[in-house]
Amino acid sequence: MSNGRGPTRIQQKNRALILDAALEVFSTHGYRGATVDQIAQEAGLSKPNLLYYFPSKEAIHSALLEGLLDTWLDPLKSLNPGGDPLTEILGYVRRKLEMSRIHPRESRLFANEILQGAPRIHDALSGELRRLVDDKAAVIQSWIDSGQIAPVHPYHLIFSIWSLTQHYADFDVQVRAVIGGQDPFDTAPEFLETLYERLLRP
Amino acid sequence: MSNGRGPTRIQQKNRALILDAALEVFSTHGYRGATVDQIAQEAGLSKPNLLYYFPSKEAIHSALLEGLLDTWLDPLKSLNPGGDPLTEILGYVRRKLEMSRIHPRESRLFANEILQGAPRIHDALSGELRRLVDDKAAVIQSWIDSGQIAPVHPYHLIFSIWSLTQHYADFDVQVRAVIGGQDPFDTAPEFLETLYERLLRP
DNA sequence: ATTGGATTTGACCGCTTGGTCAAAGACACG
DNA sequence: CGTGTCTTTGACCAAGCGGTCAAATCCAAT
Repeated sequence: MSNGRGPTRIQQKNRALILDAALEVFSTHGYRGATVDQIAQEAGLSKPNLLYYFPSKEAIHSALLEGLLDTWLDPLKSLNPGGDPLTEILGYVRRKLEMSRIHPRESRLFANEILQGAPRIHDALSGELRRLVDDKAAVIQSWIDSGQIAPVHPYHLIFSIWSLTQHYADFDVQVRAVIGGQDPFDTAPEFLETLYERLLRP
Repeated sequence: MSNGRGPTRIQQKNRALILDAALEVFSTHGYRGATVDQIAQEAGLSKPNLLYYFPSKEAIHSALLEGLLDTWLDPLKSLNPGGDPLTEILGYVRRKLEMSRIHPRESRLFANEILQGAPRIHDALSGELRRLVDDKAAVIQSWIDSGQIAPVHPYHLIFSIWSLTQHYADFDVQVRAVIGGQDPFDTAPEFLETLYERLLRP
């Protein structure tokens, strides 16, 4: 399986197939609720074949989480300290909401993980994530200090953005059960824009 | 076990013990991740003994969800159409946040359920819950029409309250990992009050 | 066409899980 | 105290689980 010349064409295809299937299954059933058989079937492979590419169920899950953390944090990273404060924050909200719309499975995977105490990514939370948030919270505080946006608790502001945007992915079933057939993503952007404009306009 | 004179003293005690243990275990591991043995141990009973009081794992879970739905919806029910709009909504936010602080396990139980597609409570969502929300959204809309609060999408307003308050229970680990030792519930009430005041003040 | 490595699979294993059952023990009440 | 009911439990079972393995098959390069 491993040679000095990098992964085969088949290896690349099957690994991608497995990760996509695993994302589907893990995000809808949680780690414990997902079975290797389910993932294999979803990927169109036999179970031993799947375990030929990943040594264990745990390994698939880890690979998923690792690959996703960066993607998930990217929108926050690109919040530009030199830009116009309100534009920057509204842009972050928009990007984050778009992530919920396009990548709901990724959102639910993280939600599952954190709900259950984040046993596998706790280090990343109190390490990488915390440093990033500290950094951006300082930027927001500086915008407040210079009177460019209204005063708010910077950390809670960031939490609120995570919460409000991911809600539309994680609680999709509930949202749709309540509003009926209409697509929540049609009206959510305007609502969130209004909310953060009114909250932050100095 | 069942007689015509209602439950025994022992039955009452053990059923309560089991439901509390089950809430603890289900909320931290999800339905599939929880084992009957875990619940039994947490309750201080043997597994067969536990299954003497509830016929199956499923039955325990159902009993929990059933008993909780009302508790969970109560704060919204008591939103008074005759009261002062801003006071009513801020009161709802405060009550909901307090629920997250005092009953995080209940919040996580629901979150787990909805994350996985709400297989066991979908009827309640599109039935009881939907009617309640329709009702309260109409109240909010009337407040908007009469100019008592600023115009916002009533359904998204309600979603935002659920999202922002439950976030502090469901994502507790993440929140604490980011802000360190400080208790998020110390600063959250003020943040949320500010947010909804600025959003809704006409 | 042959060969050596990459890929796939059916059969299997040990463990955990939800659930059962018969028998023993605790309890209430005459 | 005795008796019938409620409660508790050790032993057990079948199904599902993650994972293994040897053998079969495929594939690319010579």
